[in-house]
This record gives sequence, structure tokens and C-alpha cells, in this order.
Amino acid sequence: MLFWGLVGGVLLALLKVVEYQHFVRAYPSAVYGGLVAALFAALGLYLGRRWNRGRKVLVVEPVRAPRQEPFVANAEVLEALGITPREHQVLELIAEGLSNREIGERAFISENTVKTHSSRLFDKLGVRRRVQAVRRGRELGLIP
Amino acid sequence: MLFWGLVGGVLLALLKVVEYQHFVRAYPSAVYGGLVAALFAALGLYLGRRWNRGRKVLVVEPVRAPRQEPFVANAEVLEALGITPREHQVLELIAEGLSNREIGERAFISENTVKTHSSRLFDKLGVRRRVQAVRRGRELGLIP
DNA sequence: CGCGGAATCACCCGAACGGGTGACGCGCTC
DNA sequence: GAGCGCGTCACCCGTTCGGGTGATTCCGCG
Repeated sequence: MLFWGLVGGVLLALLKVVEYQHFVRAYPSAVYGGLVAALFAALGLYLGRRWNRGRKVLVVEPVRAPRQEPFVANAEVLEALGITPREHQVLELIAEGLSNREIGERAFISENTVKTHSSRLFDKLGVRRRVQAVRRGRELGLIP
Repeated sequence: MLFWGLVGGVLLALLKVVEYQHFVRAYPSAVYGGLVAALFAALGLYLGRRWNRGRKVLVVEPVRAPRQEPFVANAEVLEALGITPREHQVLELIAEGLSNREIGERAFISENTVKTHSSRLFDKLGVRRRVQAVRRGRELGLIP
């Protein structure tokens, strides 16, 4: 909501600029046009990327999760979702029931970093809570 | 978000109108500016989407493991630990990845009550966090 | 060389969670 | 009737989580 408010604000500001252009006609409108164009292009690019993220859809072939001992994570899904090794590790540790702090100690990184990883992980898994992440990870064969 | 987007849109439209009435006739360059901006925004959006399309596009249809027979909780363990029906139900809902609030809505009880149940549940399971509870409940055959 | 992705960390804020206490009603049992 | 287990709810308090922003380092790729 704040974001969209800002978007509105930016648009307004842009329009003001355009409007201003009329009074400062000394300069060629091309300059302003270019500026506006660049800004909008950047905005569009940014939004485009954002929108497409987490939108991935996966055709899952029956990846029967093998019940045997040597568990191996499903590399295809891992790659399809763009989950990095570190994120995967964090997922494993979350599944162990550890807190972020404990995960940090286990992986020799700060709690803040763990939070960053888990945040991105949740994003990629399309979940909002750790229990859901564990559940999803299991469904996708990312963790035993 | 939709709301604020609309707000932005309305403001934008308003300004456009005002601008049009006052200046556009005399200074048509604004029209061009807007056009250019829109065009570039569209271009940016297009590029942004395309940029991400290279990676596999797919959706996840979770691999439903063949759940043969309806799951039945291990009654012995349930009784041995003194877990009441309500607590068991809360455990199931926790395992679904629901928040306490959502569990309350689902079970028609207040969030506070859910907290009481989960607290006692954790106590009986000997855990301190919900992910651990899910894990333990699984090991003990209390949930699928 | 520059650029992007990965990994690292910090800070802020609000929401969710966990733990503890106290309380009330209901049904069962001694 | 008193005691007990169960379920219900409230309040407080401190911690943990989730989300967002911003910044830095390193590495590989063109």
C-alpha cells in the first residue's frame, strides 16, 4: 500500500515535471521526454521482473520421493525455483525445528543472514511461514 | 494495493484532464511525452518479463504421494502422552502451516485458546517450537 | 573491465509465537 | 459436594519471525 502510494506520488511528480516543461520552454522537450521515457522504462523493467518472480509454475513429473535412506534432493525443482545451496541448507535446518539463531550458529553465519536466506527461500517456495516451507519442501522432494 | 493503484490512477487521470484543458492545445508536446512514457513503460515491462522467461516456467503441482489408506493416529502414544482430542486437532492444523489465528478460525475458538492448547501440546511433546512439534508428531505417528 | 548473482550482515518495524498466570463452566467420579 | 480433567478465554511479557531496505564482498562470465 505504501508502495503503491509512492508509485502514485512518483507518477504525480513526473507529470509535474512534464507540466513544468511548458513553462520552461527554453529547453527542447526531447530532453524531458527522454527522461520520462527512461524513468518509465526502468519502472516497467523493475515491475516486470518483480511480477514474474514467484510466478513460476512447474510441471511436475511424478517424482516419487524414494523412501530409502540415502536421500537426495530433487535437483530439477531446486534449479527450477532458483534455490541456492545456502537457501537449501537453511531449509533443511528449519525442518529440523531450529530457530534462526540456532541455524546461524550451526552454519556459522549471523542470524540476520539466516533471515535473509529464509526470506528469499519462502519467496521462492511461495510460502509465508516456516512450517509451510517445510511442508512444501517435502512435497517437492527438497528435504526428506 | 489495488486500492492505492487506483488512487494513483485516478489522480493521474485528473491531472491529465486538467493538463489537457489548460495546456495541451497550446503545447501538444505533453501528449508526446506521455505517449513516449507509456511506450517505454510497456517496453520495459515486456523486456522485464522476457528476461525472466528464459528460465523454466512452470508451476508446481505437488507430487501427491500415494496416500493409500486413511491415516489413523497412534492412539497408544496419544494416550500415553495425555494428549487430548482438541490438542491433537491443533497439532494437525499446526502441521498444515496455519497460524494460531487461522487455527482459531478453523476450529471456531479464540486465538488465545489455540495458544493454550498448543502450549500444553508442546509441553506434552517435549518441544518448544511448532516445527519441532510437527516433526515429533510425525515420528510418533500422530499425524500423517 | 564491468556486471550480475550469491552470500554476508545490519537495522527497523510489526506481527506471530511461547510461556506464565488466572479464571470460568461442564461433566464425571469419588 | 469436592475434586478433577477438559475446554474455553483473557492478559502480560519477552522472544522469534517475516518483510523491507540498503550495503559490502567475492566470483564468474562476457
